[in-house]
Amino acid sequence: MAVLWHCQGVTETRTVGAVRQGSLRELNLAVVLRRIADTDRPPSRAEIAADTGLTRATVSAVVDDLIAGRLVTEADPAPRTGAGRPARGLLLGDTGPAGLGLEVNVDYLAACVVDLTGAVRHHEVRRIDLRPLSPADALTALVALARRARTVADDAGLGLAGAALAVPGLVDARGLVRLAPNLGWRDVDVPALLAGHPALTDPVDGVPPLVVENEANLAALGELHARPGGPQSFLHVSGEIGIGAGIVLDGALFRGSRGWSGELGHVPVDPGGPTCRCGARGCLETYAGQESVLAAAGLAGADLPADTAARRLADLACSGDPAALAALNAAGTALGVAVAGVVNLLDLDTVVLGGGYATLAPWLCPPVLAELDDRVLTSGWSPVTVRPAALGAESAAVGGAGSVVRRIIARPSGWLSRPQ
Amino acid sequence: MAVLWHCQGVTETRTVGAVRQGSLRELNLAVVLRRIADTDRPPSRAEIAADTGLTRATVSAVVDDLIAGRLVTEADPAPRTGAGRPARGLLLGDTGPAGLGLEVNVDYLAACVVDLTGAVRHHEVRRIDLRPLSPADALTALVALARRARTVADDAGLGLAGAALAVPGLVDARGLVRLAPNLGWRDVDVPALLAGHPALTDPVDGVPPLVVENEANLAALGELHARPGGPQSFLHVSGEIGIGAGIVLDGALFRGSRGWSGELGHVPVDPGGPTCRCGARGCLETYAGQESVLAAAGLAGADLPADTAARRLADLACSGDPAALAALNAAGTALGVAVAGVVNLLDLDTVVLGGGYATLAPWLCPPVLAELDDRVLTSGWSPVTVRPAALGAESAAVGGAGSVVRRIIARPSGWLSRPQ
DNA sequence: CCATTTAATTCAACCACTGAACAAATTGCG
DNA sequence: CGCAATTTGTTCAGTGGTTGAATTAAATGG
Repeated sequence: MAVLWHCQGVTETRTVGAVRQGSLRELNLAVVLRRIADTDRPPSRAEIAADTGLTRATVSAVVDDLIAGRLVTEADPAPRTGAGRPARGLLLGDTGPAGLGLEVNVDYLAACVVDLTGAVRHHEVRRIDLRPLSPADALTALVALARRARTVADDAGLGLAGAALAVPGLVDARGLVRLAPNLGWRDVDVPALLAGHPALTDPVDGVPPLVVENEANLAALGELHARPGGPQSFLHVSGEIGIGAGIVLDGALFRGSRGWSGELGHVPVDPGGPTCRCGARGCLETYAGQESVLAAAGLAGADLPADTAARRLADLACSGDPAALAALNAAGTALGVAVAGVVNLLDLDTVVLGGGYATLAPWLCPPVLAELDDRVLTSGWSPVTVRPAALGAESAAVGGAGSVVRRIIARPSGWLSRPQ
Repeated sequence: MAVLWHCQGVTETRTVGAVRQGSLRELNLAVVLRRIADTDRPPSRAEIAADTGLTRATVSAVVDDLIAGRLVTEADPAPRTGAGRPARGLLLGDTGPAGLGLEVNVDYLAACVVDLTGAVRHHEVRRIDLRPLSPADALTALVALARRARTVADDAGLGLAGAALAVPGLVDARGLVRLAPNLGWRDVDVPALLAGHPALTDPVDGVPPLVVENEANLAALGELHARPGGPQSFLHVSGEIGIGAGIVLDGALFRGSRGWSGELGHVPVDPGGPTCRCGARGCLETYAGQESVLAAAGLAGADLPADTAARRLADLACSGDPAALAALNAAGTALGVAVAGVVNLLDLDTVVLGGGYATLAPWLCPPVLAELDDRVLTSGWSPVTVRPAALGAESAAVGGAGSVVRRIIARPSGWLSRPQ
């Protein structure tokens, strides 16, 4: 009897590169570690073998390597189940590698350390208006936070395996900040400016690569990180002074061909609308950007830090202020129009409101949902979920640190073969 | 000396599944075959070894397998270069597997056969108005084309390794056509209806899986296929009665979480615009869909087949007809607004106009480019290219057949281990 | 005609997985 | 309590496939 397949066969699976002898172990280390990471209940070696199709012998050997590298530990209490020798559960180690997350934003600096289990082991935010500072001075101030984070990691026996720096702007593949309008940065070579600071360049174990990335992108990863069992594909909208979006597909960040994806703020909402500071007319930012919403709510000219502005608006809306409510409704509608376009195009089923929008979600969600309901072609089959972000301002730093950790889980051989 | 890395380190590479002993050869077959496919000049074994990092011994062994499976042949004339034993160039075989591409559209059926080299070995289009036919009758008519295609493939010594069917509508993961408005189909179970037709179910070599896919998606793959050296990430817009888009990222189709990505026609262009048949207001389709453009050009009510309509409009525009020119300009502007949103979001650098838009590209490109120039934030750094599609109406069928072939190149072990 | 050069193959060694047998640790039943 | 049953984890010979060096093949050039 012939059988037809109707799987998603058009998108082929892609192999990475040449597969050498040792790649076999390298790949299986990743397979087993991912299996350990992707679960609540610590799996046994036998369970992993059954799930992955590897032999128990192979799994044992691989697990030995992972334990030796402190990526995995055995759970102390054996979970009592039935007959037979009790299984020894396997857990991600919390004394092995960790990721350093850094953030430079308009009115604060942040640093955090996330271990392999995803736990935030250290977190520091320093409120400071960065706009008057030069990029070099701003980064020097950041290095102080990074140094403290490293001390904490060292004391806890953690090895920093890498760092990710979030910047509110366009970052190219080499770490150059092409444009960060709200910081007043243009063509800032962050890696070069940081090169002199040993806290970021002379690591304990091997060389920690520093990745510079757009803040909205890392914030989206932070959301992924904060909800381990949550959806693996979603749009994360960061409502700050500008509006950025991080696109997460199958648990990975989508960066576009040059890493400049996610400029949701300049998606056209009404081609004949007001002129945006980008020069075009009717961009989403002119309707739902912080300035416009504040102005519509009667708070024009109040030069508030991003999070305070959202808080103020929320307070006004709570007290029933009509201008604030109308402003939020209009912003939500515009946001809904833009997001509807995205959802029609990318077929996502979850939208996360982050940054300042998280605070304002109670008032933004209804109009956004209403527009999605009207405008998304497939909303009849499966509705789109809109919800506030799980993390607040720390999202980008946590997401950055988490991305380092996720990279280790995806390719543990790099950590295991580090120059001890 | 410490070195900083600024690579795109946030998106981790993902391993597919467990790696067994035999997977090693399986993966290297793919690596070598892809290296052979991705080049103009036939590479030698030594060259492949140097490029991939594999040993010459391994490459030889792998190539032997590929030649035995007729996936690769040795080039007859040795390209004379310098001293030393001349290299034997390796080419994709043209007597091995092939892909069958099928298409059901509003006013035609199509079938084609593409071999491993990408050559279109057979192509047939049958003009027929499908709207009055039931889905079962339409598919029966299609099977006649499929059978002829199979005969041609058999006579040429090709083995059909799979088939892809393009349908102008939403297709779910199981091959169910949820909605094809212009065909009048709803919840049509294509695989079930085809199950009785041996031409598609009883293949020569093994079982050919049939993949059902949205027409715009396969048309986008057709463009990828028609330009081997071209960009690997682009947006392909299909202007038919509706407007669909196929998103190709890194040479692979992006299908969204349920395979319903690319509904560009219902991206909002002006939230207060005319009501669309989807119920929302101001969808792109109400500005740049075939009906609206024809109406604006003074051809309302002319119930023309899709390609004739575009031809008629192009003729009018050529002759300087002011209504037609104005209609095309307005459509191009609306298209530009919608596409600008996409480009801002996904950071693509190439937009391909396909379907009826290909014919109309001379008039559509200027307004589209103008909008992109104004509205794309990064257009200052790197401009967006807009160009007509390389293939015409055959695009989807060729793209479907090509996707089968690409899948074989991505995972040749499936073909090599077929039940001979 | 022979040294030189590059391509491809052969072959012993080796690495990592495989499968089966075995040891370990617990439950359950008589 | 003792023993069979059960499940986990390890050991070990066997094997597939890559590795690296040596060898053969096939050309150019002086």
